[in-house]
Amino acid sequence: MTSQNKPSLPVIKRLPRYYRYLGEMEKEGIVKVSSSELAQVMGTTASQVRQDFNCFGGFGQQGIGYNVKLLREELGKLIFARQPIPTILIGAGNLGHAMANYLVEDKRGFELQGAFDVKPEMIGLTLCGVLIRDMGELGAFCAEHNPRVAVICVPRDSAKKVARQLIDLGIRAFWNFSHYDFSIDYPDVVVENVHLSDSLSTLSYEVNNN
Amino acid sequence: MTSQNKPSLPVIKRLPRYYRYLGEMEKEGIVKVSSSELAQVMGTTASQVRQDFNCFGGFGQQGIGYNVKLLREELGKLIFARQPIPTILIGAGNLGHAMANYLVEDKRGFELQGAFDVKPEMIGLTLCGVLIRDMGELGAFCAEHNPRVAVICVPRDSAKKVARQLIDLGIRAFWNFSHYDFSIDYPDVVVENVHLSDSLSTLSYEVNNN
DNA sequence: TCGTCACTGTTAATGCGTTGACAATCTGCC
DNA sequence: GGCAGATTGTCAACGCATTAACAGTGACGA
Repeated sequence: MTSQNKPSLPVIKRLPRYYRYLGEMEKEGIVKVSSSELAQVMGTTASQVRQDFNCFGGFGQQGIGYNVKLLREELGKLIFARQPIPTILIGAGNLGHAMANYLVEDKRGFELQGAFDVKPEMIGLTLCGVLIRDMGELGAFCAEHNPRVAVICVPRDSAKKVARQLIDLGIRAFWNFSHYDFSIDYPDVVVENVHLSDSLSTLSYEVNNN
Repeated sequence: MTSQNKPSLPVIKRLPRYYRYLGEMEKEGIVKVSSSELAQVMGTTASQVRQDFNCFGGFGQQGIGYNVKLLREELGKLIFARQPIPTILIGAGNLGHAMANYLVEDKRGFELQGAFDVKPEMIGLTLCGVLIRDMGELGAFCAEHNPRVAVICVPRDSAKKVARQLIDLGIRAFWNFSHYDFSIDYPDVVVENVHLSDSLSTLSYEVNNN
């Protein structure tokens, strides 16, 4: 029950996976789980599982294990805010469409408020239930709706300019698919980077060297 | 010039970024770069840069630095095969469409041969220049074209079955967007995982705890 | 030709995440 | 009520990645 030191990034990155596996277990009607059972599905050690949960104060019962439902609830409280985070999408191309799907699926985490693009032929269409607006309307929209997260699905060249604009409008968290590195200009913003082309290159390397 | 021990995963994951930044430098006409300059754009230390390149034998000249063009070529040789890797896409939904774009953009690394889906309304359409085929044709197609990489853009439930099928057809490398964990059933295949929903959850956590 | 400067290659030190070990604690049975 | 078995919480040991330090080497100028 004692709370520990701040969780490190590797721990945080594992939380969603714990949450996911616990969800599956709950669906299967499993009530109780031990650290070693969790370790097995996670592909790690029981020690790490216990260490991880201990960062947040330890949700288990000695001699017994962890209650699946309770543990999942606790992790959910850590991961999700009370209300879904109001979010906008910048760049409604193919990638933007796909990512909008992930956003609206994640009902507890995020709420897609609007989408923006520069291409005239996109404006006015809807995307996962929200209107695609012209980038020119971004300022007014943010003033009215106060989004807290922006998803960046624009090419690299426009990314820097768009980033500046969004920061100026008060957004401090980004799901970033561009190659623009936020941390250089804005060290304090929260950024989750997904570099798909780098991921592909890594795969290419591994295929070549195996 | 001496070749060193095998590069670790963190090193490999940095290679695409080096390659990318060197490409930008080359485009700007920069001829020579030092480890400390590279460290700055990479957001790391000069020591790490030199250490990284040393895994592969050190591409620099003592007293001088690194030749941008040469270094990029050497990294290119490490990352890419002589011929683009023949690749198929499984699941031609929104995500599949977006990822097909990344594939065909990466001309040196991959060559998209075909796409497959189960939905009848998708069959016969084209995607980045290739035909979308019925999953039933997968076996015959692989026998004829011998793809070496598969991109998995199907829902989790189908992922396990599809994985089995592809493994049986001789494919040993995957760009995996599903939550199915290849490493459990097939420890020896090459898998580059991209877990977008986990990435979103991580972002949610960070927004909540900052 | 020699010395200085710049910068890499390489080895050593540091730090952090993972793994191992053990004490503490709960359940259930005798 | 006490003991055996199971399992967590926690502290220590280990290993690996990052960082630091320094020797080695080439270019350039006096």
